Amino acid sequence: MDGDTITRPTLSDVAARAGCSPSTASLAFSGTGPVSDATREKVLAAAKELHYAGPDPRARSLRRGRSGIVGVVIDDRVSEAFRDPVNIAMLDGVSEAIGEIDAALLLLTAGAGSDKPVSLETAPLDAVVLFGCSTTLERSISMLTQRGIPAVVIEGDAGENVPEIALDNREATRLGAEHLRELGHERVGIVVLPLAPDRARGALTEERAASSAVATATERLAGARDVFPDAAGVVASGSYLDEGLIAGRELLTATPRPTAIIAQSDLLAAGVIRAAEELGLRVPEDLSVVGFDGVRVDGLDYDLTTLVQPSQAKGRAAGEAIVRMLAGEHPSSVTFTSTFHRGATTAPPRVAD
Amino acid sequence: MDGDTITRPTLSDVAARAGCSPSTASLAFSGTGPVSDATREKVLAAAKELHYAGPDPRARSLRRGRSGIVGVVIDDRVSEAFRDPVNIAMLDGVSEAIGEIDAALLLLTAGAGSDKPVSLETAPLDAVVLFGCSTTLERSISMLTQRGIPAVVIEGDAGENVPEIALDNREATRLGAEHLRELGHERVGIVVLPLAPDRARGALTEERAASSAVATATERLAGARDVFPDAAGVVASGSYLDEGLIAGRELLTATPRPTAIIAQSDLLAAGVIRAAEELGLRVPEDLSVVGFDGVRVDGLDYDLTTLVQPSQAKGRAAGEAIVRMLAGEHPSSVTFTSTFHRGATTAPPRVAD
DNA sequence: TAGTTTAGTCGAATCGATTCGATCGAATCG
DNA sequence: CGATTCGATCGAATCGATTCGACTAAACTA
Repeated sequence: MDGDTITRPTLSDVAARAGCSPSTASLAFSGTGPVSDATREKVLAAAKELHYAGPDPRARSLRRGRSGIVGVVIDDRVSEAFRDPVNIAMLDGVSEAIGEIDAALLLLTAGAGSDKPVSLETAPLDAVVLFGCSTTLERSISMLTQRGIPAVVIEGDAGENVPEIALDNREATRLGAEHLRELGHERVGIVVLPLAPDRARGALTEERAASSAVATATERLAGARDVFPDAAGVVASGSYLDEGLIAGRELLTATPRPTAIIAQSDLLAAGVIRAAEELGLRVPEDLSVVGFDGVRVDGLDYDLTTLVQPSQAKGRAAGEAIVRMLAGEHPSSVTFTSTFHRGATTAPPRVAD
Repeated sequence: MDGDTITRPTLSDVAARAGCSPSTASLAFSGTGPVSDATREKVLAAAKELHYAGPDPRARSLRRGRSGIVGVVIDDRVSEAFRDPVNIAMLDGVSEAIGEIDAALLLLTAGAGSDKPVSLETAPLDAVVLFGCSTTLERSISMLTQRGIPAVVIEGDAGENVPEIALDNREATRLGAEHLRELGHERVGIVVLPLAPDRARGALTEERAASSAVATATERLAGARDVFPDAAGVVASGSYLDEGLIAGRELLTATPRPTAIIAQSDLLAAGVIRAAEELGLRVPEDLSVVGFDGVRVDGLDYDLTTLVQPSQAKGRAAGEAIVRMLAGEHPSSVTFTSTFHRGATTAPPRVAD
């Protein structure tokens, strides 16, 4: 009404109108320091009249040295990363933990395509959570430490001073594999998560296994190989049901056919089961399937035998580590353990095959 | 090595070491303005020696008036909002569009719990996308306009100058309903998306329908009622398969049983189909089901008859609107249209029922 | 050769708030 | 009553970069 100027009012404007100095106005707004009730009200009234919406976050964050923003780096595009409930749960955990210091999450993609995650350099970040980003990880971390921005890595090879939120991938998978061996299985197939950022699909060769850049997949593979050293494997191009279907078809049409399949995620396992159904195989009578993650796969009728990992807790732990780092502490790495869930998708192999 | 001081180097430090003024150093870094190659190299060398990682985003954004951050407001917690692929697709669209101006996404939750979305006030945002946030919407928008931060609303009642990305919810649902009527259906049930931020589950009463705060649900409901004015309805507490299952059970155990169900989302539809299977009903012979969204529901064996909406495009459009607003333009609202997909979950009702 | 352009550099103001130390009046205390 | 606190307020420095106008020297035009 009273002359909308193009420029927004500043705290000084408010102070001028309230008849006090900017410093006092600042104190009145932030609640820090002693300010008389009369003055505070005058300032607030002036602010209302001028349609002043509170201090500019940019200026405030420059002065305070904090922006209240925590970055989350994923190396897919958004739609890919969030197809897996595990990632969503982790993100949720992070969000919850850092919400306690009123921070918000900045979603950053460090796609294989873009050479540098431009935003990592240019965003006003207080801290960063790296979601097991394979290749770009090293570069990202060195940049962050140079900037003095604390970082936490979830399942990835972190550097010296970077706390890591880890999972007992190898031991857990071994547990699942041993379960299969105890049931009597000998011919086992493995559906492997992507081993390289290019997400190439295809049979698992020694060469590919050796040059893997993704810790999670490698560790789970090692766990399976601990029990079944020469199990055949197929690498999927992502943790999706469709990929499990493709991989399952491939493994199940080989001769001799495996009697059990270890999938590195529940979504992959669900796909494998679908493939088995397609081929007229019954689960678990004709084929045992073990998954990983312990997520509810919508639409899967089976109670999946799997390794339940605490995804949300992992995210939460990452968030809490960040909160503590911002408070000046030096949290140490944490390793979470998965628990074996004996579902209805594993059984002894058929005697006469 | 050479004395790690606690404070990070600033551009002035670099300039001092390079033997030039801060202004020149700034030019050398940003690439703006004429700088001799010799000077540029000196500056870059000095930066490297001092482990200077580039200008501080906080200071830069204060001066430039831009932070490169676009907020996305969802009114659930992260894990809820991203269970529906539609939301993920939209987010992906936004992310893609604003990626072109090298902006990143800040995830903000305006949960029903927190009185004020604290981050909306305190985050350095250039613009905001509001994901059809029911109640908090008005307050959020007024706060943003006061701040001078441009906003775009996806499926929600935006204010005067706020562009809206809309969908033909009513017309599309009517199309689906008419399809059912043409097949001969008369007793139709509706599974309704949450009508209020409290996400209360239960039978659809006129009262609840009238006091709805969520545009999408209301519009789709109206479309169904255009064709079947007195169809029974059940309100779900979210767009999840489980909720569809619960709602489906309720609708399908009523007498007389409906011969068709219109679900307001594909996930709900999948749940309804599951409920039908539980009750020994065949789809589409005993029950026709129409969904909405056109997402692939993992694990659903049916080719769902549904209304396919361009989720990703909607997000993209929102992102593009933001880009244009940041460029000083005034993009107008856009309404997207859904296309009817005749799948295999609808058929004429059984003659003798 | 005088006059004009131009590339390169610099100084200083600016973005908008926060914060430390100083100040001043009033109230308290010995 | 003089000295000491304490509460309220203000001034000025600061956060770290960007940017505009000014200035210098070299190159070019007539």
